[in-house]
Amino acid sequence: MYKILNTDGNAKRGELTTVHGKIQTPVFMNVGTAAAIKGGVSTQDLNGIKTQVQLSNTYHLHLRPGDQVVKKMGGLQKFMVWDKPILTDSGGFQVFSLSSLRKIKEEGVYFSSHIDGRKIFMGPEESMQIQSNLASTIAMAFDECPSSKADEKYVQDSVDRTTRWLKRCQDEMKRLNSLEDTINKEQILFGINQGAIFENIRIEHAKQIAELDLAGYAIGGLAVGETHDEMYRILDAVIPHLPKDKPTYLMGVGTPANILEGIERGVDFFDCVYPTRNGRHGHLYTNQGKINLFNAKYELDERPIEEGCDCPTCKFYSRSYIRHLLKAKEMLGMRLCVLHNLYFYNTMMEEAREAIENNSFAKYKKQKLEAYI
RNA sequence: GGAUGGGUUCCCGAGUGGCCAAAGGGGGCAGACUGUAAAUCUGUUGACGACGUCUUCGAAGGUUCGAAUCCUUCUCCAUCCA
Repeated sequence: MYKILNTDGNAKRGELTTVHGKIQTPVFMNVGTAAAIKGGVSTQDLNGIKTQVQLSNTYHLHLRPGDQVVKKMGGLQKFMVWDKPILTDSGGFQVFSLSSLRKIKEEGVYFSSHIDGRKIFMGPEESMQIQSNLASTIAMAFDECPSSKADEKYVQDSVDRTTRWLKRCQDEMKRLNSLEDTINKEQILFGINQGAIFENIRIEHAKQIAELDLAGYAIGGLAVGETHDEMYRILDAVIPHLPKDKPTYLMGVGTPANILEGIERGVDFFDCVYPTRNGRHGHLYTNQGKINLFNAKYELDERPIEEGCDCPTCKFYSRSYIRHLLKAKEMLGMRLCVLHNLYFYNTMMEEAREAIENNSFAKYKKQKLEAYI
């Protein structure tokens, strides 16, 4: 299913074959948490900005519209009108990000819905059931993402539980994939390495989950408050202990610099809300660094966001016009910014793949990062 | 012509003797955001030779140790009556 096409140092140029098509890695997955890229971007738009994979969320879709609705509508792909791969996050991250609304137990997590406050329970089996109903291409294991500030004892206990949960996820997926009315019987599972910033816990956990023969291995719990150096140190420590013949996924990361550092260390998959959220907030990625279109200096700037950019936004519109749209809170402003940022990220991944093929990744990275230091 | 209410910092609007360069909102300016409770949140927004000084609350006078706040006149606006 996954094969490495070539390598350049530790950087890998890979290809993951799924029921919904091939994914060229390294890849940046475009985040559409609630089955839509925020900012008014449609699945039709994604075809014009080099999107390979969309990411949606178990927790959000379970609450609304409800995974049963999505199942009755034929699964996420049909629902969204998107025939390429979709990765669904397990809801585990919400245990962390909605920390004020939950209680963690061995069986799973008790949440309070952020929509109406009602109590909901989600454990490994529930998460797998929901993801099976959503019929995504890749399901993520249900994990706990401990805070980067949690103490070692807490992190060790949490990681041990996450390992037990992972085995339950694996069993449940096997069962679900064998059921008659399952939409995607070839759904695959990625496990998630945790351990905060404790190298010993991370490495031990990586070894344990490496034995489970999963379709892919994610590194979670990074970019949650620790420094970049700590994050890179953990990647250096963990990646050698993950299976070489499986794709690696660095969850929730990150800035262009974070991603290039990850690729250099052998990461295949990335996702991050930055290009979409920053786009909505008027922060645009360019090869000269990030710019904030709200700044007064762009009021009369006739240039596109980035000169020479082939994205649907830069082909037509000036910084001045987009700034006006953003300030006037016109929907089009956010949409144009999100399209540009996703195009920037997706193009960067394309360039990175080419660079690895040409054995020039180090040079590419250095040149790309000059604007982001 | 008469009656009443009102004119506050870029805008709206609170404030009725000192704690007022003046609440709050908007707008402006800037910052944050890493598996999205995020079209959100934070800071700042009179002028300087800046822990101090100076100029501001329609205008001009006055009362007071002290006025955006009290008094007088003027002026403008709104509504109502002729």
